[in-house]
Amino acid sequence: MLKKANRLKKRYQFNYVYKAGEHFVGKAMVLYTSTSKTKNIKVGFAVNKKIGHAFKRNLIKRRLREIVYSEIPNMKQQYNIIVMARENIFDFSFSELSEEFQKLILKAGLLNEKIS
RNA sequence: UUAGCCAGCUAGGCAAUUACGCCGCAAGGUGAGGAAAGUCCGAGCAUCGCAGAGCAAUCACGCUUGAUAACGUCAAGCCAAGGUAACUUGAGGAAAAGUGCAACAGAAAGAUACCGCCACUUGUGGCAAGGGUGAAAAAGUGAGGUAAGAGCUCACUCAAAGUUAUGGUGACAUAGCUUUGCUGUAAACUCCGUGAGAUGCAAGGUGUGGAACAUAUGGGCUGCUCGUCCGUUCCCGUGACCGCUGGAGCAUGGCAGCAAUGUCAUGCCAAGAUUGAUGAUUGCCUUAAAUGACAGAACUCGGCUUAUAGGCUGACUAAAACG
RNA sequence: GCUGAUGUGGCGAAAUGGCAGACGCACAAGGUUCAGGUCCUUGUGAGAGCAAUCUCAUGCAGGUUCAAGUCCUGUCAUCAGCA
Repeated sequence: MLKKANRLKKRYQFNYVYKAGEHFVGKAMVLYTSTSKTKNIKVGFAVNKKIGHAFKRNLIKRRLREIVYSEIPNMKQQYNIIVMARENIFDFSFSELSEEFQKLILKAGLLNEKIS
């Protein structure tokens, strides 16, 4: 369930979410959301060059991906979301990032109603 | 022991759970580095029409011998500079083919005479020892010599060119003889020698969609000239598939070589993504300490350069102490 | 992945291999004015020093040269182009 079908890929898809959706700001990351026509949730990650060289950016993306995928079963489907890293994200540990992401999806109302 | 100098090794290991890429019908297998980095050199490969040639321009390199597919790389040497030494550093051909440049200071910057010295004499001749300037001032010391002086002469020394002998594959070294006393700069132009066609996988191929035009004052990858080719063309888009990983490959051992490296035997197959796969949690072992340095493949190799925690091993030098 | 350009006071910039920082903006002080603006004059890189003055400064590290912002090599940062 967490494979290519669940990813945002194209540049126009990213641009659509940035323009049409809402955003929620955290200490280490920013969450962009918009509703989607497809049944499954789609996730994209944005980590720009300010964070560091290739090694740091890849590590951040892997950790974010792990956090997001573990939460997907608890979340509403039919949404597109983008997780954008902020410049200071490298100072946070994995568990801190996980807590913050949970707060953000609660704030955005993306948690599945049955569970919440 | 202290200080130094050179070289090499390592970049934790084995598992469990869960998540992901690729291969596979499945079971299962497999999954980043010593620099993967910078893109600074050298190649493979591809295209420019599987037709190019000459000249020019431009760029790069520049001691010797060897290694290599090749190199601007490497090894062993030579020479120069630095260091007490181990050792380090060097784009290290030509300045006597030609041109340019050498600020300021200084009389004068490859050409001279301000002060000064000497002679006759009151402005002419001779001189370059002494003075000061400068990064650099006509080779240095001593003696002879002279009106005063000067490589003008002599002795020794220094430097350069030529030449002979010996040693070395060679760069070169040592010794002798002859001649000379010539500034520095080529990382200024230049000359000499050697080399380079251009563009880079966003190359390029297959497939697919769209548009324009009807044949030229067209197009064909630095310039010019010549030759030649194209109508199956040209332009734009998409990025599905191929290119895409078995290769100047890796490991172990023997042999040759001072070494770089070569060669033989045996065994092995080890990422292939395209919003881009390695994350998270835990246990045991090694250890002084265990996830903690620098850091992530994007067509593939050989180098160079730069970043790098902690630790280990070996050779050598100087000083001091002891034997 | 590939290709190219730039780096000098607080900012924008100039500088044949020869005293680095011309010039403009900005800032500070003084003058002019009842006051402000305009205008005029002077000054302003960093450190040490009472001062004279000395040392360090052209992204960084080396090299060539008597002498380097300038020439050469390496490196770092920033910016731009190629879909």
